[in-house]
Amino acid sequence: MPNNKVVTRFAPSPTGHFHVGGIRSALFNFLFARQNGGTYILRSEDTDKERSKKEYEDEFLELFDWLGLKYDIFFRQSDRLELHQKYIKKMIDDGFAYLSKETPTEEGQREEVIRFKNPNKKVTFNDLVLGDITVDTTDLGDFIIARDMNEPLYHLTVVIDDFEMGITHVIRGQEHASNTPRQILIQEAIGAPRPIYAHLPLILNKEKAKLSKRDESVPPAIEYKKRGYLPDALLNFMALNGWNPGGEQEIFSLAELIEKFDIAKVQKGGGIFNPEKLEWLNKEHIKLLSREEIEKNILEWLPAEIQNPKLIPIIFERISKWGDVKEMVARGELDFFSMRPEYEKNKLIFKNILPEKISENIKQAINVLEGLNEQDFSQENIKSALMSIADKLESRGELLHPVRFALSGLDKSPDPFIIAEILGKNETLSRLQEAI
RNA sequence: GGCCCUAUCGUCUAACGGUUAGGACGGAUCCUUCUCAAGGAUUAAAUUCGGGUUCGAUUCCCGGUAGGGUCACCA
Repeated sequence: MPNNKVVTRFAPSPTGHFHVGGIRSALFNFLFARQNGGTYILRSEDTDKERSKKEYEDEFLELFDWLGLKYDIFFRQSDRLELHQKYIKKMIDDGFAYLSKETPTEEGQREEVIRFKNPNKKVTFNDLVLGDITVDTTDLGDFIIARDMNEPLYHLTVVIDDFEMGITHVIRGQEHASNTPRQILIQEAIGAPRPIYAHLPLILNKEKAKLSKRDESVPPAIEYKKRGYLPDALLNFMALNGWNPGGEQEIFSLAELIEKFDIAKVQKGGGIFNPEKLEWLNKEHIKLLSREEIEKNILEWLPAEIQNPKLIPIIFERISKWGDVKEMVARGELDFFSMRPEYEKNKLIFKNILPEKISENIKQAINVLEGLNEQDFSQENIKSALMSIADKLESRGELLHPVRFALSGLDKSPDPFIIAEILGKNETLSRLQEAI
């Protein structure tokens, strides 16, 4: 029995900020390996010495660590130069490649490069997503596989490394579909078996173009960590772009994805990245967290001065990701908690009710609230106390608006009952007193 | 432009030739409500076009159209 264990790989190049489209490629390679009890390899394609940067590699390493997409093995292509050289030499010896004299047209170009001797034939390969694809490689010409013995190029290193690492399934973005025939040609030249291919549909921006490293509309992947999204939500979201298990379930944990992922159900056409759906999905995943986890996270994202558990309920309802906590603070929505609101008097007026009447209402509110003990000063009790007055009025707003405004100083805010509870009896009464 | 790929609501998608073409996000309306948020209910919205094949095409075939990818001494 031959060794038929599944081996997949994800091979980003550290030449720029890693973008979200790559998350899905990595995820699908990960899922496929895991559900088949196989191996998932992460390979940094850093053969471009000029453009490759350590910081970019660190960035995607940090990203995968955060996402929980654990790889079994990590490689850098630059560490494998000797191996690549061995194959270049062999290909030249065998007549599959040759040294070619060139006339440089751009700066940095060599006068001699190593080209692949194209057999000029039609190549047909089967793709798990796209089906059979046939391409006449004559159009490709004798393409360059290395600048020199020390600088092998992409198509060559991919084929050598995939072969040497025993990659059984190449799952990657559809932009590589048209690269595949020339890689197959190289495989045949070095006697490597052909892996099984699956080319994933592209993830598009709003303009329906491929997501790129310099795309403004969709930020670099690591931004999603910085903005406080949940790894599982991001993964869930990415998985559902281009794939669907068939039912109507929308929320999946990583474990469920591993169980249900089916490469045969991967879509052929590209899909647009939809930020609103991500927001929704992230909120749904937050709701799945325990109360303790939610409280811990909200508190952590709050400035130290107002890290108070009392604020959690009103924050929780208003965020879809942890980073929104910071935005609430930035918008001043929580200012009422740490400082007395300043406002113009007439803001207390509800519709065209007379100021005297408003004052009278607030006085009544103070009276009834004074009847509550410190320890009974809860949202529920405050509500029933206040409502007993408000319900007798023409409109509840005649009381509720001025009370809420006196406490928060905000046009839009949580209801007065919860705010009063958060502020406590003394502060609440004092702010109401001031309003009068 | 050559080659390759794709085509269901605005978006992500379901429907292994027969469905009132389903779900989700977003939108709208209503309820709840002093406001915001959250929640509940309801609702609008799609098979790119033209030919075939078939009793019957979203589904299969051909063509048009549209969109995308790729054609580096990048990956």
